[in-house]
Amino acid sequence: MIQELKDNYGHLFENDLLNEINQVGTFKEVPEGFKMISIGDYVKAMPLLISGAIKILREDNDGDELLLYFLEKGDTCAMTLTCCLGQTKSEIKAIAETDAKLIMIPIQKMEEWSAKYKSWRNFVFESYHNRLNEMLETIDSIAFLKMDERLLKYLNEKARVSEDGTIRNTHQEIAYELHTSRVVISRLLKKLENLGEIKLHRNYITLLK
Amino acid sequence: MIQELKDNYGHLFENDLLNEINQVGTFKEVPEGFKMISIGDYVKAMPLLISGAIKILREDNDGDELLLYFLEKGDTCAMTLTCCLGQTKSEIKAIAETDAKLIMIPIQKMEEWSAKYKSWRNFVFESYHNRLNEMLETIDSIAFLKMDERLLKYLNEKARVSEDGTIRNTHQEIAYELHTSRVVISRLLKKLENLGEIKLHRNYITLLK
DNA sequence: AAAATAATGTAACCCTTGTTACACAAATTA
DNA sequence: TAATTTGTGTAACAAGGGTTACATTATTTT
Repeated sequence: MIQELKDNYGHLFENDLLNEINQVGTFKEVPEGFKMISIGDYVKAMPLLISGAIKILREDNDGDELLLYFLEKGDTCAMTLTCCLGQTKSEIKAIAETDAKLIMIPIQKMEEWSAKYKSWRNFVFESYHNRLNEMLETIDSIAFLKMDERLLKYLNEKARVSEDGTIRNTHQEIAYELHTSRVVISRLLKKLENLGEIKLHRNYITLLK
Repeated sequence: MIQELKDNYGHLFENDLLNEINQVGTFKEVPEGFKMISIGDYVKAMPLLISGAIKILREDNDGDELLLYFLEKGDTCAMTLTCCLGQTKSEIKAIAETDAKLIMIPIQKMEEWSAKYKSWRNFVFESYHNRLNEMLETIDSIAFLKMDERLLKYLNEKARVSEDGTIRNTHQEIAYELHTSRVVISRLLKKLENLGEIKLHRNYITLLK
């Protein structure tokens, strides 16, 4: 494990901290689609992402959902951070977008390291900063963009975090994550295809530009 | 100043920290409507809110805006926190919703206090947590609610932070903050009035329920 | 191979929201 | 007080996106 830890976090943390992480952290692999956190869960460990991508979703009372953002390697979950510290329930849902590798840190260490390591504090603060900015991006999309623009942006993000640049989702799945209906997505996808932006296939989509 | 500091932050911070804040912080009063931060600004001090309310807005490239949330007494601005630490530009706009009193902390102290005071770290973490949750609330509203529901929620928040419980805004101003048009707001306000939820006047609105 | 299931394409329709236009009333200024 | 500006009410229409319904094609199961 130490090697993957060094590769991804070596430039962020001093050696003492890396060694501590190596000692108390547990390595974990999750398959694509694995549900890592549900709304209402109490979180008892903090993940450091080594590889893969995790999608973070919001859900309303009717079960309608909305994609907020993706976590990628080098990221951690700011929501988890606060949940751990405050002992509050999770407000979001986390699902592995691809197969992913992570190091899980027991929450007791967080307070200790925050006092001890400047690099840890900076990491936590920067993590919050990134997450807040991603939330702003999400707000920009739903507040200021029309559905076709949102869709194109969504497809680009999906392609970025996927292994091979293709989007392996059905129209229905896309509709759920954008909180709209399958018919609307099919309609707009066809429009984007006619514009030469994408190529549609059964179960997957490729970007052309 | 020490009294107002104690009243609002005494239960959060230990005495040593309160004394330090008292020494290095500068007291500031701003009138309603005062523009405290614009998008792109570099922020050089962190505010601790003593009284009044600050509204935090997002703006897109066309100058369209959207109300994100209000800061009230006991709050600080998480965005500012990260801007200070990371030396990055502000992503949001902050305007005094009411007359407000604040204590401004020079940013150099933040790193120092984060190492020194557990209560400061907790305050900062909790502040991030609150802001993330408020962003989620905002996302819920724009993603899952219809405009009439958003409007009613907006009116309730406005009334909460105002001195006397009335909403002193024109329909045009409300339209800007919800990122819609004046005609839509007038239409929905009239509907809410007919439902007995509110009473309309020129330049202000009162809630009935 | 036949039947069932899953994914997509598309038409027709409706509702919410956005737009344009204009009337009228209240407040401010000349 | 007359003229102008500001705020509100409302009608008529347009556009985006949500809904229902059904056809077609690909894939999986029997």
